[in-house]
Amino acid sequence: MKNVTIKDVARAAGVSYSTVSRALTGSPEISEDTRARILQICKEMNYTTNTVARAMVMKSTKLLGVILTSVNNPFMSELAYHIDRQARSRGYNIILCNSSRDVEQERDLFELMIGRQVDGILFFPSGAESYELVKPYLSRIPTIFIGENLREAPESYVSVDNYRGAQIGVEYLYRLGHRSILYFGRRRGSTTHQLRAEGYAAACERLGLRQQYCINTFSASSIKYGYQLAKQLFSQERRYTAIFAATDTNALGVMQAAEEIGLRIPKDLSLLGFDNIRDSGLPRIELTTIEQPKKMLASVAVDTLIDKIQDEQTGYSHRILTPALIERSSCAPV
Amino acid sequence: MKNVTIKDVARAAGVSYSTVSRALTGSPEISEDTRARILQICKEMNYTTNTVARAMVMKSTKLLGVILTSVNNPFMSELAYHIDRQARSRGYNIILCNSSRDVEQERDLFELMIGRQVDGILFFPSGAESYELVKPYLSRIPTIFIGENLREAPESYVSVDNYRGAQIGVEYLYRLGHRSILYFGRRRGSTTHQLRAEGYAAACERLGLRQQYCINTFSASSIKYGYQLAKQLFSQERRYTAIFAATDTNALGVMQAAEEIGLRIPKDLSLLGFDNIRDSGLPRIELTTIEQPKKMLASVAVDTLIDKIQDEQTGYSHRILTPALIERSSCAPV
DNA sequence: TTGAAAGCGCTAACAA
DNA sequence: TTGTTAGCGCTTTCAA
Repeated sequence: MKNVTIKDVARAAGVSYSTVSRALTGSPEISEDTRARILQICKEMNYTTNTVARAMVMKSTKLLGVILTSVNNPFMSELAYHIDRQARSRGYNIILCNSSRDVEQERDLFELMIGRQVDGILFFPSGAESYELVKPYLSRIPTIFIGENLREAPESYVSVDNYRGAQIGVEYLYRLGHRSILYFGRRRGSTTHQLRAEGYAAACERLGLRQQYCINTFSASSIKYGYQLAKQLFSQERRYTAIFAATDTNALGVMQAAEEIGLRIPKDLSLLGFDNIRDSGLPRIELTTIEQPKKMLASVAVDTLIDKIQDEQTGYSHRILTPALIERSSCAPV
Repeated sequence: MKNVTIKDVARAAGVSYSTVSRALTGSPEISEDTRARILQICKEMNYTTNTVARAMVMKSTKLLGVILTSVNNPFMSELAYHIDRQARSRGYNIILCNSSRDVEQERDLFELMIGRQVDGILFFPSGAESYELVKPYLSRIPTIFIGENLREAPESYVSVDNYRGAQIGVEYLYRLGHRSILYFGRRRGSTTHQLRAEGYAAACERLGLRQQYCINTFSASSIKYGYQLAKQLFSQERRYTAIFAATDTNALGVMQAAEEIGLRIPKDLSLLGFDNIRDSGLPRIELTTIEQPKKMLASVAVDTLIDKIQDEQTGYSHRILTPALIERSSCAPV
């Protein structure tokens, strides 16, 4: 299983091995004849450039580290897919790791990625506290935060305008005639959630709506937690005609709980999500939601990171994409 | 952003750099004092071993190449998650690439992975023809096929017993009283599909059931294609009380089409899937299905691959896992 | 127990 | 246009 090296090719071609290197790297200081001849021999011998050795001297692996909480999450798997596509089209590959929402692991993974000499890191932090933990590494490796808004932190990130997205949601429900909208699943420790809640609050204020919250006391958003929360919520008197869920997974939990007690969506209650994960578009679910443009998020993140790597920029950039309303059938006029 | 090297540490410690290497690799030929002292200095200087350089001399990158058709597919994203976890627990990381069901890309990706000197490849082929295309590479790099059954090919793979799974499904529907079961979404060019269809046929034969098929003429299985197929199917007379879909995504398409024409599942029609992707467990969907044990599939695949790498085995192994019925609420007694 | 030196496969500066 | 050589950061053999 030993691979053919540049030396083997040189020997076969009867040239020095630097000449082979020149043929391979597209250097101009070589005659077209020899280049063609050498390339031909490479093909015959099944030569494949050893990227590891090249990385060693070029001081660039053309590898991007991607740290997610979990690809086994419809939002991030979509992100991961587009990150790979975009990175590959730019000549990079990705090393993918899941932090499983464990900040200790996030730190370890930064260490690991640095050891692996990745050219840069795309980091989807599990929460607001992640930033402090990985801070020491940010001066050692170009890093782009993705998904999570770091507010005023002097680090590059790309995220969605969560504040604006929440406003769009409230305005939409308002137009449908809803005057009593409950915000469901607000969670501590996540700037994303914080901004969405603020957007909801601001819109309510402007529209003269009373604010109502159902706080998520769990450490993450998931269907299960959303369901448990909703179960409890539905055991109390309802003073709202619509629920605006902080995430689609929360909304799915609400849907499940509603199902159980025979509460019909959207007839008895309108339900609006946030994220537009693929589950939301499924038949029977058809959740109306605020979309995070995942493909765009991915490609902007990759491009920003590669720019940062190549320009060796020292500054930072905040790229905030605008979310859009996706109308399906979980919201109805009052 | 220049990283601290072993030489920097050696200088700071006043030893030769081979001594530092010994301290780091856990070599026994070094005194405990110096080891402790050097490790301490490494920590102070934020030294991180350059894995690329190490890989160069060790001739092992501790990297596994993972080639999937698309992580943006609930089945594979779950697989990818568990592959990462298992690989990491064994000291490996993964380079993830999506082939987008393009056999040309599959070939390119093998080339790429070999160039990157990954220690082995986990390959989820897009179809039966993939095997022929990547065959030339199999002698150059340890490879495990995952998901797709290669039948009698002398290559290692891990998959689920699709034949048995289909039988389990038919038997279950039979027990529910169904005597007229349509097999939906059978597709050419995939051994997986072939085996499932064979299992269905065998079970029907044994139970004295008439076989009915709805063939998938598209190149892949998806909700959309399933929906289109079902639309057409439902425009004809129904001579079955249950549909056994070749994949959950197909079943979801059937569900959507049924929804549209007011056909109630499971009241008017029982629906059984195959795969148990996460969508199937969602509220309102609750699809009864045959589960592919994804976590097991992932860990067995990783373990088999690593064994193959470390033992430099020349043989091959076929690992076939048994699927299980997951009862939810899309099937009812006749 | 430690140091010196070779070498992994490649690129690039310098010489011819 | 081509060849020679140094060196990327590390592990490991051989010598001290």
